[in-house]
Amino acid sequence: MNSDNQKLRGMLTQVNNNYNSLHLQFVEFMQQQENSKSDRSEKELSRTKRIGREESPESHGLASKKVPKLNPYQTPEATMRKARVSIRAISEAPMISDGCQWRKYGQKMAKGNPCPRAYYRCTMAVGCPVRKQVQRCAEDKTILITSYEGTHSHPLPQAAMAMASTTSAAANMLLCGSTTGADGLLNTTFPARTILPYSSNIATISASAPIPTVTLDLTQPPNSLQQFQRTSPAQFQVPSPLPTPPIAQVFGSKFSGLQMSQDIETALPSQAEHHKSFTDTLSAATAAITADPNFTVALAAAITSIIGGTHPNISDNTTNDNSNVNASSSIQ
DNA sequence: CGGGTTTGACCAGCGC
DNA sequence: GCGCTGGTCAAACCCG
Repeated sequence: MNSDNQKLRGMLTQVNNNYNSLHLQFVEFMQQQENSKSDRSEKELSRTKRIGREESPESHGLASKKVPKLNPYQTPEATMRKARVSIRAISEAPMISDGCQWRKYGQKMAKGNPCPRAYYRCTMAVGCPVRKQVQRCAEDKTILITSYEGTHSHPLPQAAMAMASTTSAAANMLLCGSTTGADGLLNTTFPARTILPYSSNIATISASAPIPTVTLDLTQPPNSLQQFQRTSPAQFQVPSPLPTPPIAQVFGSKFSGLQMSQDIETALPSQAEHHKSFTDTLSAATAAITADPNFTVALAAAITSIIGGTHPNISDNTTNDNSNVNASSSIQ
């Protein structure tokens, strides 16, 4: 077990380091693309302007209508608002418990869905920009779809860390490539809807939506690898006859980055070398995980212990935090 | 009485 | 330009 833990930590550290490196390179790449574009989409500007208005702390609750104009690009929070993390989970409860305090501020009937969509604000701190939408799936009312926007501007309780880390990491993963807007590079470099490997279809990206969205589908059985292989045969596949272990959820967000890197690789060969080591590392890690059930169990136990403990130090970066491991179990 | 919920109104974006 | 839709506001209401 100790050796497994050491093996795990070493591997995750390496993966994380490579991911951070890749992330920086990817952001640089995106910034280059951004600079090459002479003008920004007018629609995107107007959309974010509206979001900026609503994001004012003064707009919280029953506060004054008077809202100062904010530059939507001046704060990380504002940028983060452009991404949405959607979680599909089977739940009979009207709202999944994610450890945060929410205040309902609206409800609307959405087109094509008999179930109303509820809007919530985080009330754990005044001015926290995080909002979420809760709606039941029209096809299967046992499925609760919860969408998160923004990042918390306050410390989170332990119970909320898993979900927050998941949404933050997923949003950040997505946003690191969305600076050009949903109609920009993403749609040309990446598939409009990318099914992520290693995740049992748990995580998907919809970059074609008005707001780029990461969907973490926790309603799928863990052995739906075949579906992935069918839907995206040309993409990197797990070389394992074993059903994808639940632990794959741990890497849902990180492996999304892998997906991006591989798409970049095809679209931009000059960048390929920069991502190759990361891909190789992940490939090795995945092979180990999927080929060795014992290691999978050890990995799950180790990460669970890390999350459950006080040292989520696999990564000290919140946005790259692997502590989203418990996100699925905590809300099921 | 304070805080949360409900619900109709309002606003902005988008498609036709 | 107009209507539809999504998202938010805020007064009224409810509850502990």
